Amino acid sequence: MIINVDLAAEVPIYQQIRDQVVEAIAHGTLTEGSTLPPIRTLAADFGINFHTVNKAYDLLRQEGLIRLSRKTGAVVTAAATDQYLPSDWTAKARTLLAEAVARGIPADDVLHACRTLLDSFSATQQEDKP
Amino acid sequence: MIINVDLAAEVPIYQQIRDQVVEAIAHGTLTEGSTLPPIRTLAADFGINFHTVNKAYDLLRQEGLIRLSRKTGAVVTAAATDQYLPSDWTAKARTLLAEAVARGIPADDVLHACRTLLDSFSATQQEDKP
DNA sequence: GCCTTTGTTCTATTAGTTATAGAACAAAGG
DNA sequence: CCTTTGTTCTATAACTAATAGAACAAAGGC
Repeated sequence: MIINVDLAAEVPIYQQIRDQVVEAIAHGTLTEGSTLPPIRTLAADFGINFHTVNKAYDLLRQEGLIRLSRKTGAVVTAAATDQYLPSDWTAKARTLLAEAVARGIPADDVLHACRTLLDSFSATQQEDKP
Repeated sequence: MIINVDLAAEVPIYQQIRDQVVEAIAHGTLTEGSTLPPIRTLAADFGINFHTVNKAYDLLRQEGLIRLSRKTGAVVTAAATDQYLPSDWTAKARTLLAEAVARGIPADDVLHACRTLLDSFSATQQEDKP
């Protein structure tokens, strides 16, 4: 999988790594059983400290998206764990959607943008099942 | 308008204030010309420092949602300023939607949650126009 | 059994953010 | 003239982000 880190961005590096793994799982680039690179390897690739990568992986572990073990490394766990959206997700979504509406974007356009993004996840899975 | 601040939350106080003003604008509780309380008043109401409120108002000003002037105070500016969603909005939305999908929530359910939230903004405007 | 690979834990430091505090300034209006 | 309001300045304490280095612990390969 391809991860890009922008050292100059306002978003913390560990958050960028976490976000891109989440997006890769949603997109199907990473599926259950996929392994992530060792923290030291990924850190070396980006020229960052391995503690920063470790923080990202630890976050993903807390969220239940990956499983960590020595030697096995970081392995993506099952997808279908949650049944409902957690309340803090809804709160974040409310704020984000409100941002768009407050700027004068019609609700239909905002919803369409969401649909397009959601479609982009399931559009081109890396494994086809015909 | 009603603003609530949770001092124990992980979200910074100035961000909470900013978010709630954005949501109030999206909801129609605050419309063009509405005035926000003076920073010192709002700070006293919450028992926080006025610099914290000032930071929230300054953020809103940078986003073009309110206009600040001495004596006039903070006034909500026009809504329909932007025509398109900025790219960083889309990036944030992509991450948030991916979070839900990665947890195994079906895309349809996620989209429905977005629709429900968007509906809640325009549902009960404070001014009806029959 | 030894060694390598891997995540884990510890302390430490630097830079930046968040929130508080107090003081003073500046403009607009009654 | 004075009050109200946002603006700017310095300062401080607590927390976060990122770096750094060292050491530990378990799992697997040879």
